Amino acid sequence: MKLSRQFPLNALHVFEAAARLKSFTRAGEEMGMTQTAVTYQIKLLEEHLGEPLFFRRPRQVTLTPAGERLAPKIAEGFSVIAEAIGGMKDQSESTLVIHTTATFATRWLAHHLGTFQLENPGIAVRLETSQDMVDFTRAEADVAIRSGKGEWPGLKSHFLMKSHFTPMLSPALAATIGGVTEPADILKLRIIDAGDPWWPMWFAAAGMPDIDLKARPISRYGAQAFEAAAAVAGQGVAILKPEFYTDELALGRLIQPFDLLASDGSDYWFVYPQARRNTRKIRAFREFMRKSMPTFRD
Amino acid sequence: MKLSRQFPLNALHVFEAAARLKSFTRAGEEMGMTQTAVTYQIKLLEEHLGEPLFFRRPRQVTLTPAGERLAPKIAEGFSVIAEAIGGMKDQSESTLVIHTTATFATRWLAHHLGTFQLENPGIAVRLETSQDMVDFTRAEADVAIRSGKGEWPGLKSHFLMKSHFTPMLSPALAATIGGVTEPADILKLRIIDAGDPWWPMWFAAAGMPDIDLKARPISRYGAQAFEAAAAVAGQGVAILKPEFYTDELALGRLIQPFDLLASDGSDYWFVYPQARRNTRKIRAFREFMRKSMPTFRD
DNA sequence: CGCATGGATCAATTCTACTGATCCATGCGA
DNA sequence: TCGCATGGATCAGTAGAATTGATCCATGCG
Repeated sequence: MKLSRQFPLNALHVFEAAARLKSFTRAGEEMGMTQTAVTYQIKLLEEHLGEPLFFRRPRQVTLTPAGERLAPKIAEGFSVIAEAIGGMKDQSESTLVIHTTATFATRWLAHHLGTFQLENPGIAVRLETSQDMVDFTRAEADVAIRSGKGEWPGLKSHFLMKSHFTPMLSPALAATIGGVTEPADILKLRIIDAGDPWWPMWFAAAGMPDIDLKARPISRYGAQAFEAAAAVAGQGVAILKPEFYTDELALGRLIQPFDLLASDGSDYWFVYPQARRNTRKIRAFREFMRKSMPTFRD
Repeated sequence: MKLSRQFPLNALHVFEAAARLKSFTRAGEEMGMTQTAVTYQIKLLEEHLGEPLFFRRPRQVTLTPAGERLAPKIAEGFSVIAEAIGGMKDQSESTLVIHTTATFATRWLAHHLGTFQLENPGIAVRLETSQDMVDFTRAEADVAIRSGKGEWPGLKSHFLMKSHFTPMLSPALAATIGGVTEPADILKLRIIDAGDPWWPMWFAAAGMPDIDLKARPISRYGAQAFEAAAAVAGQGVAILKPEFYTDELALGRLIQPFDLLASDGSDYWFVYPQARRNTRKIRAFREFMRKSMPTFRD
């Protein structure tokens, strides 16, 4: 047995209520519609079944034998469906999947996520890191934190912070050349990942637009976090986002020789599908981000 | 857990098909709609749940974990509902409730119903008799056979036969006055149910409009069939519908002294609710009536 | 490389579902 | 017994949901 496409399921739903309450008016109230609408839906259903489901008596309706037989099974069917949907909602509320870059994950989320989990014990967090912008229509992701222009169709994005950068190195390395006091000093040292596009941008901002690092040996680390680790180890100068390394600066493991910050025009954004903005877990995470990130914008 | 009124049940139904077939296009075919419509419905459902159910991959869709969890339960729910409806249809197809008068039941249906039952072994027949026209909205009735004008709102009616009548009596009673050869002879005999409104109509048709039987003792039999039985027993003259008594005439238990038939303007009709015209049992009974009643009209 | 496949998008259209007003029959209380 | 309250039916009018057809797009496959 298979229900045809045309089958008036909504009418069936109305019938379930009417049969239970033995009243079109009260069924209408429960379903948030008028008595007229209930009358219409029930008639529609009867038409489809070719069989009356209620006897119309003045001031009351009573189920026909057919309706009597049908009602409990329909109620059961809807309850199965309602349970399934309820269950799914519970489940899906319970795990938040965050997509972001390895760098943001290690340098910021790792420090703050503990707070979110304390405040939301019911929500498990899964962190997925990759270099590319996640496609919400293809991957299992609830929210993402990415750099970009903040304009993605179908997605709601909140500005988090500027994505600016500046050279950083270990104090020991700086000492080997008697300290780094002007941009040109950098060129005396090994550049970690000389192929990083941030370098020419920063030198241009520093008034040296013609610096070409291409000649230098290029080793790609692939992620800022790894470059930073190499810099801490004194292996060279890295170009980093200082907000991510406040602790290394405080500990004196890295120094930031210049105040000058350059930017490639893209910023950090917190994004999620517009349509899911009101799910509990996304709402909770948004509030957490709002609190934890001083430069958060709606 | 209760489904809200706004819940898109039809979308859920579409989802069931799409999840099973893993294709919007094929789901559309199965449901008799276009792929576009499926896309719309699925999106609607996802919007409602605040959660994607399919990953959109080029050339195919696959269920998200949430969709994966949901699909089987939804399928089960719909199957419960479909079973219920299927079961009800079977049941309801299996009993035909006929409302009619005692007379029509005994004098015509009793003789023909056997044929119907032989031809439709799956359909049980229940016969309900009463004097009043059945109200299909209040009583458990599938079809009715009644006299009237053939115009009832919401009901389909088929003409069955004229409701004309003529005096009938037993040959023995006729012999007591040397035979009944002209209308006035009737008055020499006892009139069964002299209050029957058919008498003055018949006398009027016979050119004797002023006959008043009111003075005679009136005993109401309430149903033609009982009057006929009294007539067979020689208790008097009854005014009857000859079509109902062809066998009594053939057996010589009753005679019809005059060809003259009078009518009160109402005829016999076969009626049922317009909306149920295509249910199997009603269709079957209609065909039976068409065959069995030479004057049947659509 | 070019085509076939399956889904997304968009604008236009159809038609369902619903409402508000009104009517009707009846049960109930005064 | 009358009048009113209650609950459903009917009807016309309407907002907006559902659907379609045309078109676009990405990709897997020969």
